[in-house]
Amino acid sequence: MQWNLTGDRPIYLQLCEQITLRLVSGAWPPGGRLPSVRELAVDAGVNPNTMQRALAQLESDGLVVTNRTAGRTVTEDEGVLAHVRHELANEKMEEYLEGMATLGYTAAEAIALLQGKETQHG
Amino acid sequence: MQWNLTGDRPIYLQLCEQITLRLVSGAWPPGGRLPSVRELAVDAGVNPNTMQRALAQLESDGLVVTNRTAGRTVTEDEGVLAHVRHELANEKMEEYLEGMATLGYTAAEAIALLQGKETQHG
Amino acid sequence: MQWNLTGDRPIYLQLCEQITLRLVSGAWPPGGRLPSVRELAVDAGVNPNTMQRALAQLESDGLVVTNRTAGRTVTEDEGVLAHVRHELANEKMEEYLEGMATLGYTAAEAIALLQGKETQHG
Amino acid sequence: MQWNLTGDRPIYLQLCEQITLRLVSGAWPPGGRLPSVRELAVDAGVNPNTMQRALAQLESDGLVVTNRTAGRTVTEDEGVLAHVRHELANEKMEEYLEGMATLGYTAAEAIALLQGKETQHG
DNA sequence: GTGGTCTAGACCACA
DNA sequence: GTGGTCTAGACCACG
Repeated sequence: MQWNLTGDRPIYLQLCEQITLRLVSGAWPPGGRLPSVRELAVDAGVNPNTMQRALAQLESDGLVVTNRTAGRTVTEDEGVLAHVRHELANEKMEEYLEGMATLGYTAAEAIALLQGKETQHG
Repeated sequence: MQWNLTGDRPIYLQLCEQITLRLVSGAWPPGGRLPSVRELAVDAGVNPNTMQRALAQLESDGLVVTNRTAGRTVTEDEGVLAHVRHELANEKMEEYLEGMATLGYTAAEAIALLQGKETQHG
Repeated sequence: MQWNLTGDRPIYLQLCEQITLRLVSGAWPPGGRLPSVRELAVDAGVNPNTMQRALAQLESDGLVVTNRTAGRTVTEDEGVLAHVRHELANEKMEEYLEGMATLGYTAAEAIALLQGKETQHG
Repeated sequence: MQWNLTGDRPIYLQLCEQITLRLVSGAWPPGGRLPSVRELAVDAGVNPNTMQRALAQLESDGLVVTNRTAGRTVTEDEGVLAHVRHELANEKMEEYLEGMATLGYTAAEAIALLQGKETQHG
């Protein structure tokens, strides 16, 4: 697993984001077992407490569930996963449209350019 | 003028990017006079040398031309401006498609979502 | 190392030219390590920033490559070196023919004179 | 007449060189009358004393002769003119060969390149 | 006034 | 130690 951690923002937030990506994209399937905090921490090269904090955040988001004795699993509630996925997608769309707007493109143009690019590759 | 400068990358590069945005989006029109190095430096809150470096870069990019003692002007070659604008737009498109891909969306889906968002607003 | 610096042109440009000469003539061999910016600056009797500027220019010309913490090396791309060498040689040829032309010599005469001089020495 | 005068060397020397060029290249023909010092000085935009000094130098070189009452004329001794012309040509040849030598070319190569350039244009 | 150059000295990231 | 960046302040040529 790839961990891209930079020192300019809280580590646990970056862990949250990157784990979330795996969850909502299905890389870690719904209902599946997560590696232990210790394993994840070693893998990411961070303190277990930091990883713990990230997972606690994800649990409060409803993306993972903690089973007292059986470790953590990805939520089976695919609605939550889909919701978060849509939220992230919306953020990216907004970001894209805003960026293109500063370049002087209307939303319609920004979309048309993507279509042109797509048909060009297809 | 808005200057967003962060300490995590060379300031002169950030100045380059933000000035480039104004140029290619037409906020500073082709052939128009630019503020002097000293004015821009004061406005951005940086050392005149740093601003000078940014402008020297833009000149080597062909976006601005310097007239020894008469200040700098935006290039009148709208082809260069358009070319850079398209390059920046392409970067944003790639970034968007890549980001959506990590969320598990195909390019076609990423485009369709934008269209849905657009019709929803329209 | 010989440094001929005059005050009538930007020092950094003169540094560029003189370093370029060493590079394309093979005095500093392809792939070889360059002295550090600070060493070169002391040697040439200029400010490190000025030498840095010259080397940055040479890097953008593709003649040298910088390895973040391991100093700079001459490019291993002998094609670039040869190309620049040919460019400089062409400049000198043009300059020679022009100078002889102002003296009233045709290009053919200017060449013949060189041949005479050569056989005279040989 | 074109006068290229820079402030980095004595003016009278630069005048000497540029007048010499006209003389040996035949632009001002042997035996011909020279403009008056005053005219030349105005034309070149220099003090008449400076022009006077230049002409005195040329006279001592034997390139011009002063006729007490009839102004100055170019020498009729074409041998002197030819000699100076050859000297200047030799200087340019030396300069060329030296320049090419610093680029790593032998004299033979330097000559061959000129021949190649010439046939290419012919 | 304009842009351009140079110096001096500081700080940073990297390894 | 390396290269890279930034600041501060000075001087120059040009018009």
